Amino acid sequence: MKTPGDTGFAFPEWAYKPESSPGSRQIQLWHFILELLRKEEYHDVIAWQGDYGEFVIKDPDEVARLWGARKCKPQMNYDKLSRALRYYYNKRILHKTKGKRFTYKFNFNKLVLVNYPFIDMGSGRVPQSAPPVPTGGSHFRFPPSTPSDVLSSSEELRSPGMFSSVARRMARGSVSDCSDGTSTNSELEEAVGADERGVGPDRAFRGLLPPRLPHDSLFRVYGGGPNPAGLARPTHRVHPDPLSPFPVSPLPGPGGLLAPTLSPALSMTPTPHLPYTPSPSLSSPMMGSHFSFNPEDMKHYLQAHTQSVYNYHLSPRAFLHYPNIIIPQPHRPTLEKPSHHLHGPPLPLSHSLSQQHPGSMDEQQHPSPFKFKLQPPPLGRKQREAGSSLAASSSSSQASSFSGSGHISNAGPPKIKVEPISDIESEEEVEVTDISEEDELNHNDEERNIFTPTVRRHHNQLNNHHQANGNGSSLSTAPHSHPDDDPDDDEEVFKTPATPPIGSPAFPLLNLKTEPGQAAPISPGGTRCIPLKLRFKRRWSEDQKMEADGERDEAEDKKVRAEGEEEVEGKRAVEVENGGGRAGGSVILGLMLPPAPTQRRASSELQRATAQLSLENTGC
DNA sequence: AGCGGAACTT
DNA sequence: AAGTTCCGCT
Repeated sequence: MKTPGDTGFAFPEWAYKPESSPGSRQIQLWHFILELLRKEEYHDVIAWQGDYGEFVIKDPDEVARLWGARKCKPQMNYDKLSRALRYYYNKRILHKTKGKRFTYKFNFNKLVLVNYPFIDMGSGRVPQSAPPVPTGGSHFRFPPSTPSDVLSSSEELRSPGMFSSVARRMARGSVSDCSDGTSTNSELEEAVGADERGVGPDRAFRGLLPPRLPHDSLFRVYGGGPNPAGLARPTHRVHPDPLSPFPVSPLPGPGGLLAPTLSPALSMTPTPHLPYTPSPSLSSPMMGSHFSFNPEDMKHYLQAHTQSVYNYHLSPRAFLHYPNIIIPQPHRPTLEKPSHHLHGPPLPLSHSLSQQHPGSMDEQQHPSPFKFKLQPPPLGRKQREAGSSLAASSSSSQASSFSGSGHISNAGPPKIKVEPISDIESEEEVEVTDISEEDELNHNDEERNIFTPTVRRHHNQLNNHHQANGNGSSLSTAPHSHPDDDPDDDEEVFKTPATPPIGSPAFPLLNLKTEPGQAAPISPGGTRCIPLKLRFKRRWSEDQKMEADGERDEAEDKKVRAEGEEEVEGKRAVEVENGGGRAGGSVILGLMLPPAPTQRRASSELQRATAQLSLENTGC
């Protein structure tokens, strides 16, 4: 009966804490949604449902009303709100859960992975619906002013009683007046009231994670050593309070110092950390939404998502950046317990995380290495010429007209709806719900090239149909595609690992779509064993390029990727060029993965890591 | 319902 | 940049 959602799913608190630019405290819709989601009072209006990050809007009108109230847009309605929500698709913040009305899903996966690659996901437990656990939320606020901490602490959560009907009422109906000067706050905000940072926000996750988890195994991070960086963990960490499985984030709070290190694991790193500078300096354009994750939480989350990741074919690329991380191996034959790996990270690497972007002038001291930025919004492709009114018939025609404008001078693919989709992240993207994923993963090269806007679009639609009707066979040539009509592939996939690795460890994660030939073969023989290193290397080089590339114009993000390389390397390079870094995922990566100042070192580390992995894989 | 283009607003 | 508003299409 109780779905995770009902029970009060823990939400990623980090998700709430976007730093808002110093003066602007405009709440963002997704943020707002999260707010509602986390409050019990609104469970009848909107609530988590089922899958990770999946939620259902039970009362669209009400949600719209609330949103309108918050934004002082009385005219708001679900139609409009949903439009806004749809804009998130491309940004990958959300995606629609097909087949389920009013149901959407947050994409936490990649974010987590990207941000917490160092987390050990080796252990097997995989709590399904638990989203990442938040933490830190109020702890780390951006100094300047983060009034927007919407609901910072979950007082009500902690003491349900508090939020009695009165409060609730107050919260809900009363405020809609934007007119009054008084109402600066949203309903929610008022309702929630003050947050006291002093309190552990973590409590917010009521019962989310059963204390039963063997912390050390699950959450163990590399390097038990003391963390000079400031990630001093409270001792109690070891034995979490039953009530709050997630100890307060160690992140230094008020001072505004975020531990520069990513995690304790990284703590060993000798690298001098830059003190977090709360400053406004951070307010670069990228500052849009940064979050910080609590490693522990993330770990948990990752645990939960291991499967997911597996299924989604998340690109291991992210891991490359963090050689010291342990990649989950779904089916490791007989090696010791997975957790062991954690212990002896033979790799004394200084994690790449500590490294900064060399080239860029961006303030290297991002508040936290964990921050990530959501992807940039889609581009507006407005190329609608002036008055022609072909609207009805011309979906295609417009495409053609579009041609010249792109920077893609050479390519000259006529219309290109460049969606951020295909970048690195996208691959891992949750969105994969459909065939498209398979296409990308399996067919790669060619598919990409032809992924023109139009195609894409149709593709999607077809997919929808596929899901809706249960037949998409025409499109999906993919061998794997199951004709089943399950609307929610995500889940589907989730439950059923696409390719049960037989004795071979080859982590699915390592299936780089890059190499068609290799990835595909899941032969029992273990074809993939060898390629592993190779893959890593390739990835690595790619990454390096990417990094070297530094930040370049973001404008390019929308470019169509791949001009048609056959060569893997070449292709990779292209990807780097195009997607790397700019579009959504890339951006994240860029932020998260500081280029190695010491690439050389990194390289060797990588090698070692690779070697290790390979060894582990030797089972093949 | 849901999607997404386009113009417009903050 | 992140919606908001409007709207045609499926």
